[in-house]
Amino acid sequence: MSDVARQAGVSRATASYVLNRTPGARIPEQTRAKVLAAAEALRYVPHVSARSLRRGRSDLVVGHVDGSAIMSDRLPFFGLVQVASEVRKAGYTFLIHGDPTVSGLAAARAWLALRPAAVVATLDRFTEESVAMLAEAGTVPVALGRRSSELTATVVLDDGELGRAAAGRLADRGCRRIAVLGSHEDLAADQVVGNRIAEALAAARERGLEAHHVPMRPQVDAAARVVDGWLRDGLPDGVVGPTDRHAGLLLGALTDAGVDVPGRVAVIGMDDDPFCDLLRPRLTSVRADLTGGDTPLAGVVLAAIEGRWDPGDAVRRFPAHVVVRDSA
Amino acid sequence: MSDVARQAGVSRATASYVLNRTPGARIPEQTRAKVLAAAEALRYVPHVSARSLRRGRSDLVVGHVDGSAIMSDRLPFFGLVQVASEVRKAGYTFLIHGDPTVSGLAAARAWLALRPAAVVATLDRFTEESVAMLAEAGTVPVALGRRSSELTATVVLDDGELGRAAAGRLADRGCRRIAVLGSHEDLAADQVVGNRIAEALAAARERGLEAHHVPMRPQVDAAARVVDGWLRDGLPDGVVGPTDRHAGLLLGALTDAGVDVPGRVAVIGMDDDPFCDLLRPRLTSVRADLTGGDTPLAGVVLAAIEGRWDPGDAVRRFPAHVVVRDSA
DNA sequence: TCGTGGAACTAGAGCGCTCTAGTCGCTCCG
DNA sequence: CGGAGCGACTAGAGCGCTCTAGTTCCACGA
Repeated sequence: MSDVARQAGVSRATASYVLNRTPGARIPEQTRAKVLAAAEALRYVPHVSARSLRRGRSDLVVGHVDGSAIMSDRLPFFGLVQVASEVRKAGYTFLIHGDPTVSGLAAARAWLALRPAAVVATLDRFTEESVAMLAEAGTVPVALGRRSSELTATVVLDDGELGRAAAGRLADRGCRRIAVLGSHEDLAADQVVGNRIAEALAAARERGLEAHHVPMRPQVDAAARVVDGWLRDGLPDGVVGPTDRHAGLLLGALTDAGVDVPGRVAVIGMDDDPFCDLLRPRLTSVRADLTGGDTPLAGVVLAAIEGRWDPGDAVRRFPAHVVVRDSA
Repeated sequence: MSDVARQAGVSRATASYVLNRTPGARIPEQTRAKVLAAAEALRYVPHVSARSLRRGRSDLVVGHVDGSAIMSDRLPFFGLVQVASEVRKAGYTFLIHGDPTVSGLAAARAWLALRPAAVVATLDRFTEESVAMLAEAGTVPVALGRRSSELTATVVLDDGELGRAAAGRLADRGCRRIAVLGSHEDLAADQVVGNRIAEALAAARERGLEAHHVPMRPQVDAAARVVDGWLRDGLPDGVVGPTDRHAGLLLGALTDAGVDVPGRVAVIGMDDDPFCDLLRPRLTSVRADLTGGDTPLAGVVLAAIEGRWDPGDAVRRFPAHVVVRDSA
């Protein structure tokens, strides 16, 4: 920037004002043009590290994601690329901090080395101590969790609503005996899938249906074993899969066993995965309505950085929407 | 770090040597321990911007990816999270630069603001000029492309092999008239899918089969239209889908039309997507064998940064592997 | 004529770190 | 006893930028 200033015949400060369009600095058009011409001629590229050093904080947004990330490409409005793109439009740069082993204070220290504007991570990576440490450094924490937290701004991915809608659809069709698939671990672990299972069971029972949790991992042979058991002990007339994969696997096993779907058993999945249209019968599914312009996650991050985070926004209960196809 | 040095009773230089384990600096155990204790007590967090400023370059690796990214979560060995994780183990931080509109010199300038160690982008984002500009700044460019390039280190994703293997499988089964699905645009655009289509056609013809390209977009109604046409004009006895979605859609349409698969028509897809097991008949597919320890992409990036890039590594032709199920 | 006020600009410090070019003190050889 | 050699350490500069606290200059009113 010194070179640019020299070539333009102004001070470094003036060059900085022009190149950053600093609000409040009144620079006549002529001077501005001189600086910009010099910058172009010299192919000036700013040095963000120097700026961050001076300012005391960077324009980085750290996303702490691991393999099992909630922020997958499959969830378009929470996908990494989407978030990165939204955040960039606001002048920030999104980076992936991928160490799955650290959390709490250790994670906070790793993040703070970058003096980022904000950090996005699942709620379990934050502790009271680490949030305090981040606050001291001026870094805004944003959590992703199943429930809101006093600790920090949290985007609540409460998709129990999907489970309720799935059970509701089966009830509307006249089902009386409902099976809700999913492994015991999922149900216990208080994760997204567990939430779906629990809410599907609760909603079915509220409607007066008989509803059971049927353990099944989303693996090929598991579905056949479940159907074998049912053929001995009696079939349910409705099946809820906490993901389309669960539902699709079971649908395949029922087809193999010659059970009529949806005539004898109705099957419904969740997420409205694109493969639902490939199955025969086509798989009915429930999707969360995530539309609404901005990426919710990116929007929350930017709001939190700019201090306009409204705690009321924390619980983001996505409206569920049944996509009716053939299977239920 | 000044505080740490003061508390440990040493100079800032010594503290730096200890905290960075600078090779070549001989620090007695006692001094080392004093510094580390002080750092711990003061909860010292390094400031990477300051380090980058001093060093003249950062430890960042920029990944320029957009929505249609080749680096999707679906390709585990090229997924963002995987690459970020591998790269982190080597001490670098991966960040997503998501502006899809820039390329060439404009992109290079945007990347260079971060003074990154390396940049990963699709080959078309680099030009001779931009590569020179990056080189001048000491940033290593790594490209992803369909073919290798003299311009820069390139990871070649040549999956035409998948197309050849798919056609080969149908030939082995005794098919004589083969249809290769996929849109005209794909075939013309010299992209991954186009490569698969072209190579499938070529391989089939080399084996003496009659092979046609049948335009079909990967959309629900498109498959039904293709099958309708075939029912009038005659069915092929083998169908290659350049992705499992193409194949799965067609499989569904054939089932709807009452055509026996694989008895009357064999169908094969590519990628071995997890949904292949959900379809009935189960979809036979071809997968690229991407195994082999390290993330190939991350490995190439690290090799390029450390100057041990071997041009011979550029062409990475993945061995294709047919996963036989029911449909072919 | 001399303020006065505002627009346009600048000097210089300093953000936290790394690294060069030393200094200091000790041992050991001639 | 002088000094070479070495291990252990340090002073200080400077990376590129931003921002505070100015200075300079000019128009205009008293």
